Amino acid sequence: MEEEFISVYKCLCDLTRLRILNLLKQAPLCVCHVQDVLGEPQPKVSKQLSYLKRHGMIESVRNANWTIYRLPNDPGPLLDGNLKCLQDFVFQESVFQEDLKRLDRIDTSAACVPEDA
Amino acid sequence: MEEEFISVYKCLCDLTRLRILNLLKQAPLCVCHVQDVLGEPQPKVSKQLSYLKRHGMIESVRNANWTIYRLPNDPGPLLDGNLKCLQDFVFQESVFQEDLKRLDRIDTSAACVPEDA
DNA sequence: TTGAAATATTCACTTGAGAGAATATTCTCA
DNA sequence: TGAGAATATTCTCTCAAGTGAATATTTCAA
Repeated sequence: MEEEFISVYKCLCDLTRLRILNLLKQAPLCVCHVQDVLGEPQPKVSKQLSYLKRHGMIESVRNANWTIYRLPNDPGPLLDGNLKCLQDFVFQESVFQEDLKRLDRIDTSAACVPEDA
Repeated sequence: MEEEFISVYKCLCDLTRLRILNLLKQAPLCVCHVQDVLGEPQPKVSKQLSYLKRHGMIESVRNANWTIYRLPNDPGPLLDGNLKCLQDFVFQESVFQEDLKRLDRIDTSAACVPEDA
């Protein structure tokens, strides 16, 4: 059981992963949108999404050609608590704010955007 | 600046370091007491204390033969927030509770215990 | 000044994981 | 079925960092 929170903190010590979590806190997203917002190469984004999923921080659903990633509907208290903590202290940083601005400009009518939140 | 919180999370993803922080949250401690409570080899404890210090998570003061480590008097909001988060979700785990019990049994009249908290 | 206690550092080894480039897989639709 | 889009994986390289064992350093006290 000790491994669980170690695992959570490992997920939080990479900037790319933090940026991803910041985005997914807003809405479920497909890989290409995450990629667009972050401006990072596709394999890099995909690998970090895999990493987060492998450690139980996010979930994924295949939607036709796209894979939609999202925060779990019921995140455990540890993940939930840490996300709130991030919200308060970390996600205020400009990197994350800039990401959110770019996220707003994304075409949400694109085919890959899931109907249900 | 992004490096700062990455650094904090890196400090939190090792069990030994978490155990140390849990102890230092109670009181400043010398290396030998930390070592006694954790039951880990001295070089391992010393190295993780160095790691935490190097990353600004803790401070140290030399007191005669001993080095006293403690949380900073004024931890930044990030560290402070995370310590509270740890308190709520992580430090409840039995590993940490057992550590606290062992800490209580430590001879606080030993020479290495600093006068001022 | 020499020994012993407390702490710190070094060494050799191993592993996890990040990066970029290339390639593989999956899925849809013409 | 075959092309193309979206995503995933593999490969190679590099580096941070964990471990145990050994050793060095610092400090006090006799």
